Amino acid sequence: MVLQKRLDYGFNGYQVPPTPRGARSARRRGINRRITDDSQMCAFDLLATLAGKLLLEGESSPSSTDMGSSGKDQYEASKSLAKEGMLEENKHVSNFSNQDCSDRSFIVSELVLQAPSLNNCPKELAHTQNDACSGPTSAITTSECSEKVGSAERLISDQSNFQHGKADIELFGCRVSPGCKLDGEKKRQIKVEPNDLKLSICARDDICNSESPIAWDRKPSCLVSSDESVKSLSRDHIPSGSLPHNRENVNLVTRDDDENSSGCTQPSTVNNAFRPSSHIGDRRIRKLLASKYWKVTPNLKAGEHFKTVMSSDADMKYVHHDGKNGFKRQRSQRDFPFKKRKLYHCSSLSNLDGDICTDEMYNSPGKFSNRDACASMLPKVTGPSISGASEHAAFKSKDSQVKLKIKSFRVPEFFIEIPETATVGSLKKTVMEAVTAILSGELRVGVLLQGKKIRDDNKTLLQTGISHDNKLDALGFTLEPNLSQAPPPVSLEDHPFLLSCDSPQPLSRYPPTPSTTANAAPLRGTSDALPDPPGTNFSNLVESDHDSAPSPPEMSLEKSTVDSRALVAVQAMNVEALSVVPMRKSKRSEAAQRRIRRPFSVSEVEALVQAVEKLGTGRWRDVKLRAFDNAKHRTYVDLKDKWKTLVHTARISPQQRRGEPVPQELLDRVLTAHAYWSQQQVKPQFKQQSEACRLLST
DNA sequence: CTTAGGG
DNA sequence: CCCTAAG
Repeated sequence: MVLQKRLDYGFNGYQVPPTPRGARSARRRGINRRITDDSQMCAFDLLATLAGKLLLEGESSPSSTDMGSSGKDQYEASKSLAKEGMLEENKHVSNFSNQDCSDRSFIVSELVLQAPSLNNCPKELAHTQNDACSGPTSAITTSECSEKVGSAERLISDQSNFQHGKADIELFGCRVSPGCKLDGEKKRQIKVEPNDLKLSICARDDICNSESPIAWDRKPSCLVSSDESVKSLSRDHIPSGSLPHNRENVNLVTRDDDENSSGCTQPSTVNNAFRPSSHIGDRRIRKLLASKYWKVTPNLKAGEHFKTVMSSDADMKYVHHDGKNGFKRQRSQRDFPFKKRKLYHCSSLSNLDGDICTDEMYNSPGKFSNRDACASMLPKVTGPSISGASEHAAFKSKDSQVKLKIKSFRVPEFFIEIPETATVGSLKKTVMEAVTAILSGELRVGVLLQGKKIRDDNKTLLQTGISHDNKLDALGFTLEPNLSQAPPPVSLEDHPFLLSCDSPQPLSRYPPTPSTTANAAPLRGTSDALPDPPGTNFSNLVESDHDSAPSPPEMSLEKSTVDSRALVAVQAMNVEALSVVPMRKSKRSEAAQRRIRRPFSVSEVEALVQAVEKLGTGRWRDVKLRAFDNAKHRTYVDLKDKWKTLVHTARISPQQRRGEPVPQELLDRVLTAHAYWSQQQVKPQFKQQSEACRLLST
């Protein structure tokens, strides 16, 4: 009887299971080709724009004739920026002259970019990017930039205590921070971090001079630049005359290292220099977006050099597994976009300790997706918004009162992943949900002083040094999720910056470029290559993952249409919030959200049945490849589960069935096939025999 | 990573 | 659908 049954099946086309795993490896990964995170693109774009802006400012003598059209735009933007800055400066000229006396002219001495390529940014990025972030981003950047710069300058100017040359202010992503410990010289440093859009201005007090305000205004440059701009920037000397008021140094450096801002001057790390981070949470790292930000640092030398260096953040502490692991992970995730995502743990926060310039903002790796970035950044332009970065300024008034101004808080970084097919509305909704989730959680304020979190609430400002003139500028505030309910991250202590959430992101890193003058040339040379090293990542990032699943080949057009509808449905809502804590509290919101439910259509069921009839019930991966290779959202586990439910459905009475009715014919086939393969499984020993019989009968 | 099952 | 133990 049994034998007969088997034979029948054999004749009907059932095929004996091929060697279980033979040749599997070859086909393997069919599902794993995936790709990228577009999110990075945005960041890059942003950076590029920002950089371009800064450079423009720096280099921009109106005379420069060969500015590309894009260059012009930027130039214009920079002009406005400069204007703003000038105004601000003028207001506070007295302060500067009196106390700072330093050179007003800032020169972009070093520009390190982590962004894949500023060089080609305008065009190549445009191609690669599939999302529309670039536009908005740049716009935002511009305004933000100007705004920030202006603010920063103002703040600096306002600082009566500026003599120390330190100012640390953050505005919506712009931060003017006290000089990092560069050479121990006092400097004012401007850091531009694309991701966060932070600006820090470091000026050397020693060099300072007077009256003119910081001079971003003048150098037009396009970071975007290509070698050219870089080149021009990298000239060792810039005519002092060109720079108003002798502003000597302004270095743009990517924040390679969170730990040492000093790294700015000399990125020593190399590509492979990713430092293993202490965080273990990294394993979850998937998106790499690295934060690429630019940092402006003072020149080592007294201001004559104007060089631009591009590099990636070598020092970012985010651990990044080698590209392989990270990507692998990423890829797999992308394959199944809706796979549940786990929350990162706070512990994974990058440790920024030691960096004077650090602030919570640095923590955030640029791992957000571009879309988010765009979404979150827009608000900044228009006005204070939750999405903005935090900004604060501190002043000490004469009367021992410490006055602080907090313009806004930055919402902990979070990431959103949303299919390309999602509507803008859904994107908005998603962002809103994420923000709401974060804010709805209990938050507490954290106080950072020179990058260090002040934990003792009982200390007085005086005791903590907040009232000290030289420290006000290093004061920072953060919004932190209240950890009370969350499992205490072990490493919490080590990571002052809770806001930035955690996870070390895989950052694409570029070889740190030497910032010294001498290195400038080499730098340029490599600039072209820069985009690539991480390139792998980069290119990968470009790809978007949309899940829309093409209907299985077997499906008829009609069916496919139907399917497409179902498949394309709402894939959004997959928000990944990095800030762990908030997520926990906000329960449902985004992070580990369950994949959206996508009922199998009849055509899918048919395809599944057909595949199972052919391959059996123990080879789901093959079934997937065979019938659902194009349906990215259907994992082999899904198929297996569906089969399980189909079998169950087939066994119950039609009245008990729910959902889209499956043709009885299919259910019958399900039962038949299931019975057949079950037997195959139970009596493998007959397999050969049956096959032999089949052959013979044939 | 795949399977197989339980939840 | 998710999660996990086993391979």
